[in-house]
Amino acid sequence: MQNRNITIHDLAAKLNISASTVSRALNDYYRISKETRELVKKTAAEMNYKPNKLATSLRKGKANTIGVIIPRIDRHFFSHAIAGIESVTNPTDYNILICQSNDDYETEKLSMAAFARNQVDGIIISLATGTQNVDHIKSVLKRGVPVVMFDRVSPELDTDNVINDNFAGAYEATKHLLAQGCRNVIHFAGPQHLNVYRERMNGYKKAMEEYGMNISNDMILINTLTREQGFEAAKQLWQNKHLPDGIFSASDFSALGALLFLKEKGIAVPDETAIAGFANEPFTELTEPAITSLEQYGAEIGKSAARLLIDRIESNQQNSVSQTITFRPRLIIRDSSLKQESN
Amino acid sequence: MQNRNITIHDLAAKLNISASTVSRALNDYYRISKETRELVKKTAAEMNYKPNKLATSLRKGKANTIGVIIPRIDRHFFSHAIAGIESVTNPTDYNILICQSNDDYETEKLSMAAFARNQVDGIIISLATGTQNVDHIKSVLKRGVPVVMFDRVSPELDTDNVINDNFAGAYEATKHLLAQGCRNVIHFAGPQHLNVYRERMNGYKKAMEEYGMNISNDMILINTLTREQGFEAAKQLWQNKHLPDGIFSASDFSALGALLFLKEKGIAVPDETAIAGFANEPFTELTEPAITSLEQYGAEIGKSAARLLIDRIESNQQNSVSQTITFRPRLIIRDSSLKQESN
DNA sequence: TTGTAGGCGTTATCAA
DNA sequence: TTGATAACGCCTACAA
Repeated sequence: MQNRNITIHDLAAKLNISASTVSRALNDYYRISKETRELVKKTAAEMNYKPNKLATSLRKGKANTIGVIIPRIDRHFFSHAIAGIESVTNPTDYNILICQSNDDYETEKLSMAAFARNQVDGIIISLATGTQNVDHIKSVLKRGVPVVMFDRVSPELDTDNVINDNFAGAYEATKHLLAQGCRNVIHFAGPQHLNVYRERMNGYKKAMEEYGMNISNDMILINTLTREQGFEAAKQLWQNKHLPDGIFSASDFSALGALLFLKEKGIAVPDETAIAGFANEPFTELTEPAITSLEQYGAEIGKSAARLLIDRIESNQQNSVSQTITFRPRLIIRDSSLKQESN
Repeated sequence: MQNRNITIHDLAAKLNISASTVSRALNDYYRISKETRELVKKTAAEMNYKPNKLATSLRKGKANTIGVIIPRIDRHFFSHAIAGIESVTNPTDYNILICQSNDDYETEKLSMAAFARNQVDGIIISLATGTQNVDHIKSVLKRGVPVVMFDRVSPELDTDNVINDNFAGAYEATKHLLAQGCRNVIHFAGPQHLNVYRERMNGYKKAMEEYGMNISNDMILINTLTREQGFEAAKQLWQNKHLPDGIFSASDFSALGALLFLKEKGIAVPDETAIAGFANEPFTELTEPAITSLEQYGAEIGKSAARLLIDRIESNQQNSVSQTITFRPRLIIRDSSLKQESN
């Protein structure tokens, strides 16, 4: 119940030395006698002294804090990205402040404002679906705070980026469906203001073109890729008697929705309709059939983003050229797309 | 690239008034002329002023920050608890600092230390599996920092708690298996130093006793309840020709492992062996058969914990009696335990 | 090697 | 209603 915390002044008083000596001893300042240093450290431990980071940060003009904004914490990719970021920051004395935008633009802006108040030294962000305007990020950059974006980035911004090669992943998945013999492959696409969904669509188109397939307008269905929308989209296709023999979904959730609809209707997956999703959510391995998907290596991406940001913060090279690191997703082929007698 | 932030002194200089007036205007201090207040606010907005929370916190001796430690962010229950906490704190001006312990004791201690440095006003925690000693929490309490524990709590500590009625949940699930006709129900139990697993075991025992079942030692298997361990446990039972007609697992993950083993061996679930898990992980709904489980209402629990903590922080009643709020989990019956002709 | 003094940006107290 | 001043806890010139 003792409420006031121990400060360096308390230590100084106790030891009859000055507070600055205490500070120097605790921080291993290079010119201080070994005895004082050890005595101070010992006393600090005894008195259960805890440095006040607010004071240190205020004094140094550096909070040693990194702000992280992700759309949703309960996504396989993002939770692993967080783990990757932590694995880099834990051994340092950077703290991370994690905010979920819940894919909402206003929430994202509020979090940025909170970061500003908290004097974060840098920001790692993956944009909300709802974000179509990036002025809030521009303004942070203008104030000299480094920003690293990952996965959902913006071409408008000159930041370091760590991304997935969504084009390559989508291309590979679609080619796989075509190689399995699918001839009428439909694409469930996400909001096109997000780079990730644009690129997945482009990868799909490229693969289709390589196989000489025409893509009519009704072969690309754009929505927000929830399970419910996947279900509804499949239902629509079925009602219009336009059921494809392959679906490449830009999300595992809408792939799941479609799978559930097809199973309900007794349509054989993959033999009548093959399915592939994106993100390798844990459930994709467990459905029957298991869903073919693309693993995105969230932990690696998080690590790279954190390293880039810390470099940027510590080198102060705010003018140096910004870089983009790209990881290639790995296609994980499962039964939802693997036809029995395909060769 | 302009690096120094705008301060109230900059505003004061610009407006030819004192910094204290600026401060008062921005904080809606009750005795200040309407004109100055509005002028100051307008100018602050124009100059893109952002209050420095570090300075405010230092001066006020209150950081308006809540530290949250959870075992793992990628668990259904915990990610929802986080969402619940955020839903309470977002409308306030409390920030939350989230740390994962990864179920590791040392990591948990390091996070507590980081919280102390950051002068958090209170802590919400659910213990790591690896935590068997709670001195680090006692020491925080002794320093007068309020702590609210949820789900995995400690009887050694006099804190506000928000918990699941694990006993009732386990009791209900086991009774359900028994009502389905199971007579030899085995329990996959977790580490017994954690309250949640002790209580789940007790609920299981109570139900078994009510049905007049004997519980021999080999009917309770204690491990850390991973998918792999569930698989191995089922395998062992099978190899020992001791395959039960019901498994109540204290975790969905080990329930999943067992299910996968049984399916691999062609053992009918639920008809030969019925299964129930705990936590209602998203995948439980998607396996075939879907796994019966218990929903724990993480969001509600997170909300309650956050409310309790904020009350505690703001009322300063550090001596008042501590309270425990208990939520009752809901049994969600799915095909893994629902026998065809059970009535 | 150590001490003194000043300031990081705010807010609270006292005085005007 | 506003201004001057001091202080939150720490760090760092500068001085000794």
